[in-house]
Amino acid sequence: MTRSEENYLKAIFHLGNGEAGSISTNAIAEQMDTKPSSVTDMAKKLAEKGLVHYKKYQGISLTDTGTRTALSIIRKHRLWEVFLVKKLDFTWDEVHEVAEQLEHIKSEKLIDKIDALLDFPKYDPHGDPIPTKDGKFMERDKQLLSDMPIHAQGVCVGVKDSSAPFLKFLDKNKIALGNTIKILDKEDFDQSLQILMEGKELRISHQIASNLYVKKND
Amino acid sequence: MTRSEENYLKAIFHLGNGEAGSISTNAIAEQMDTKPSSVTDMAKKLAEKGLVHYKKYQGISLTDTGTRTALSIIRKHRLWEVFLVKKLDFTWDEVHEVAEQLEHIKSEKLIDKIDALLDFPKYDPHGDPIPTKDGKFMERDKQLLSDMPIHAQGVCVGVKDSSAPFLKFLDKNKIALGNTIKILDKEDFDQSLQILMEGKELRISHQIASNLYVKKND
DNA sequence: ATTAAAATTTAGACAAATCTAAAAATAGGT
DNA sequence: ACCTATTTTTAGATTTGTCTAAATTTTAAT
Repeated sequence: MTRSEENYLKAIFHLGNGEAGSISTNAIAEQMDTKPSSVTDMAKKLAEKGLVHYKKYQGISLTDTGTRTALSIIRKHRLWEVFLVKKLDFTWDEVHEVAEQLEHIKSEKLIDKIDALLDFPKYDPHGDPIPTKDGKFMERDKQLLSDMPIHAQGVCVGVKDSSAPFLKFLDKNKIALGNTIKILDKEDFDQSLQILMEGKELRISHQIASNLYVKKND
Repeated sequence: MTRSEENYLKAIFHLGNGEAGSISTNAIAEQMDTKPSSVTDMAKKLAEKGLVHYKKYQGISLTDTGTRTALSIIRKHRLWEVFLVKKLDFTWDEVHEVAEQLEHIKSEKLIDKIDALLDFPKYDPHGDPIPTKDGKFMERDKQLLSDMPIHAQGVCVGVKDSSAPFLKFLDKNKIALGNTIKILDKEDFDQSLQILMEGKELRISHQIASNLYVKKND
């Protein structure tokens, strides 16, 4: 497994949202910031190795082996992210870039020991679930804050957009995972929300609300 | 800096023992398990980048920049080794392979945080000194056990051979860094030594003694 | 059913890092 | 100083992952 192959598998997995379904060459190219022709080349190589299903003009999808491999890389990525935040005091907007490198380290013992050191965390710093060793997933029962009804309340459990600018914005506004949140009012005009977060009132735009996941307290 | 470039710099540094002096193409090829022609190619590339001095048929030596770069990689390698042993309970014969990968992770913040987490260690698990951020070295005042006179005593501070088989042998015989050691007798015939280590007497071969460093208690 | 637009693949090229085989330079022994 | 053995370099090929530009296939609209 080369680093590049691993990155393709990861990209295909993410584009497929974990589900089956065929992913287009173009989508992969865009996600990976490369050209469609490069994707075609790699598709052939990965198909050769039994990691993806590929038929000309029909898109690409992961085989079982491919899915398992993708999950093990995602597992490593997310465990390293937790490590960076919990043990080395990285902020949650800093971890992605470094984890992109660390996820390719080849040592099963290493990642198992990191897992144990962190006490087997279930979620990464952005609220995304960490696959188990055997590729099991525990997606949280969550919904976008923007989809919740007025007066609903819950706990902030994840972000949809995990880009550094968005995460920095959340930090600046003291919005963190684990915070309780209650929708006080919804503005029809711009769909901005008046919310109560950890006892303080603030107004957030629809753009923000549609990138924040909340676990409903039903 | 590609990974391969970094590996060449490291190899050149090690072969030069940290000192100046020109290293031969052949020596580098052997150390890196590659061919002399590949070394020549890389020598040109590294010279182009100002990392080594290179004149055809005259051998290769590191420039100041090259030395600094090599030291920063060695620093990362050794800090990761300490991390693996101290925080993840790796044994000292297991760390090298993984550290070979981790040393190439590009993040100054990461290695500084690891350094701090480990409380700024001065030596790695094999007793080799960890360069400081600005490339300073503190080589310990040590000598080979085999070079010490009879009745001398000291503390075991390092190994010359850090191959897995040798390290496993030491483990099995409960020889560890930090142990006090005293030479009770030297056998003229095979130059084996009768030693007192942490209260227990044992006999070790010349081969072993010539791969163990001891700090003299003069 | 046709056709234009979009997506995808092919063909050919390139850079990095390596190799083999052959050529060139150096070093050592007499 | 010469010759030979060793070391080093060159030349040309290979692999991996990428690219551009051109060709092909699919899609979607009329």
